Amino acid sequence: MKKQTDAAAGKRSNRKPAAPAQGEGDGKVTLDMVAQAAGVSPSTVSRILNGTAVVSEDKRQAVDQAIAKLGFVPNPVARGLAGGRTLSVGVVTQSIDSPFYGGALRGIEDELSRAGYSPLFVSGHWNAATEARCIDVLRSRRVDGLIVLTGRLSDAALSKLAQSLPVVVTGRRLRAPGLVSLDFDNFEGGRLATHHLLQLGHRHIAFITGDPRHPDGKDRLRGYRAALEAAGVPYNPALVVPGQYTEESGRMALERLIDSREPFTALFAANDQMAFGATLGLHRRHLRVPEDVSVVGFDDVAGAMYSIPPLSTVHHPVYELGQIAALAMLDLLAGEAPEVALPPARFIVRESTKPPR
Amino acid sequence: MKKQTDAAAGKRSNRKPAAPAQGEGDGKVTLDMVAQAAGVSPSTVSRILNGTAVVSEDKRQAVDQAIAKLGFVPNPVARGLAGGRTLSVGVVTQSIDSPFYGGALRGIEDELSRAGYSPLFVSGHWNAATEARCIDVLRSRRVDGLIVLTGRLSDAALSKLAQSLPVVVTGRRLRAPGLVSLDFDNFEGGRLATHHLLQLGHRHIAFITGDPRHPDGKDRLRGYRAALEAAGVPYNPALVVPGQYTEESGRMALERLIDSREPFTALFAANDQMAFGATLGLHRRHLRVPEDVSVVGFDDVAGAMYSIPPLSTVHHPVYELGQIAALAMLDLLAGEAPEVALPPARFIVRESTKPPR
DNA sequence: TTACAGTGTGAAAGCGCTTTCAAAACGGCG
DNA sequence: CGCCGTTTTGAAAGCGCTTTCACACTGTAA
Repeated sequence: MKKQTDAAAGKRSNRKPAAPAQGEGDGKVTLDMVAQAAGVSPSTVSRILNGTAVVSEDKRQAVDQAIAKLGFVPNPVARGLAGGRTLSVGVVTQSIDSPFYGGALRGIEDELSRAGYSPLFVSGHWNAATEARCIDVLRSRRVDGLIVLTGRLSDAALSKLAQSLPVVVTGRRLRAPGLVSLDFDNFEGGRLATHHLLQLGHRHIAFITGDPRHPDGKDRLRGYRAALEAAGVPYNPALVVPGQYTEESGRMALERLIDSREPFTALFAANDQMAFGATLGLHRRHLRVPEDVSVVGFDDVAGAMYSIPPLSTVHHPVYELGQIAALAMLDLLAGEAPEVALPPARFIVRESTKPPR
Repeated sequence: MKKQTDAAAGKRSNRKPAAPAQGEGDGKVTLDMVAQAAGVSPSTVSRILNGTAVVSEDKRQAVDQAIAKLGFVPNPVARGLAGGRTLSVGVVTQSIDSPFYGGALRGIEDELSRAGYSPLFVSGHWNAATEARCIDVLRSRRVDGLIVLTGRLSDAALSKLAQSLPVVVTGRRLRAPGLVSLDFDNFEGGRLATHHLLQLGHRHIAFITGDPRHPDGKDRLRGYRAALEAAGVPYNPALVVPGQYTEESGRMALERLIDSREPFTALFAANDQMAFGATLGLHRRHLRVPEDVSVVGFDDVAGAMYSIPPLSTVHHPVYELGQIAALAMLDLLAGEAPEVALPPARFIVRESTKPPR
């Protein structure tokens, strides 16, 4: 039905692009109509719209009025074709419904749309090939820039990409022209969390790592070791078990830990989701948090505050991170060198930790 | 036909940099170049790309080869301008990082991208005006269709919208040309949850409602009442307290409930988030779930399975809902009448419920 | 007065594709 | 063998906007 309408309209207006009738702009108002209504040329209207050149005051007013009267809205598609700019930026995330990245997406959307840009979200599903394909799609859609949230793509691939369009990447530290990278201080976060446990008096602190391919996780582990070392507590590899950032992997890691009979009074999971899984595992073994085992997580996802007990964790300012990434992109797009400063890592004490018995 | 072509083209473009491309291969290949390389006119190439007309076998092959060799990828922006179709569909959600809608977005993205379409997500923030503005943005970006996830827009506005482009809307029941609505059976879900509690022997079942402006919540409440009635248990308004779908509102509702001194042995929250909040409230009052109070939620969000205790809840198949919405949109776009069938409501028994003491 | 930088402006040429429209090629038939 | 109804194909006209280019005009220096 849409097609019929279009076709009919098309046929009718085919030969006569210049309609003298000024009334009625059913959302189909074009720049040319504005120009005609204002008695100027389309170029002038375009110039006013984009601020590309100085225009005399009277024409500017005439055009502004015509725009207001006709309710003209520039067509971004045509703009994209003609000018090469689409006012859209591609955002590569891993999973659009991740409790963790969700906040970042919101931050990005908020800042971008404030500036008139639209985000184009795609999910890479933690897979370099999928990610590459997504990026192809985004490029074919002529996005003006690319924000990559902790992908699996190699640094080299990203740097190469940055040669053809501005790129902002999170979760890694990387220097390249046209590219800005934002990395949260995972090391410090890991240190802080461990330090908190240490300070409460814990000496046997287990650690559930994240996916080893994930650089974040390594830094968190380094932070854990650094804190241990600073406190003079020997690092015990038997207390470090691998996880994969999912609740289930956290639960299983906990099982393994307990089955190993290696004693521990506290547990640090490399992210909140695993902390939840581990807490459930503890619950099943009739171990109480924090009475029997203290638990800390990492990220401070939305649910952390309402888990039972509320989870002490490292606050990862994802929303702000999204905002900062978007702002940096906007700077890049404007040809300015963005200066980025991430909020520092902060540990949030809630109720999942207490001194060992 | 068309879809296959697109998909094939996409795959082909996966080629690696080391291409002996003459024309600087970097995605700057145009349809005209393909036409020239294949020795045919641009119109013919376009026709092959879109399956718009029959083309002789030899030309088709020549063109296919040229496309492969040059690594040509059609420019959706130009396509959008020229043909009116952008192969993108707008998705209006309320909050892109909602644990609940996230799954739906994923379902939509998966199905849409499988067909070569791209979703354009925007957040309405539970605000009709914002939503309307978002829709304007989407329309100006010339999306081919619109998927609206439970918005605040009036039915009338939606119906009007559907006159100019295909619309799929969830969370309400609405009949209009060019519009398909998908509604999960919230009534049945509410009934099921209540029935479960009733069957365990509970007779004093509190209910925390959702935002009253939200139709879902009303249906869930109706289900609750229907189940009560069927069991011959009188409806007690004092046991029904308002919430707003957030954890915090659930916690506060629980406080109010307890302060009212109206006795209850079970609690049904209109969504999981409020159930989590209420559970925390119970925890703070030293009431155990499920020993002292049974709790059930609604939605079965990702965290429900790993909460303490794992939450018994009504499974809301959001991912499937997203898929179905996308598929319906694809049908609409193809000019076919979609037939939609949502999976039925299902109650998931986990560990937050048991018979009253 | 002629000459010469500036300005503000309009005409026109695209951007890469779709879609008429009409001409060309093909068959079939009398 | 010519005529006519069918396909197949190419030329060309846009889609709505940006941007180059050159043309008025100023105003000022010579």
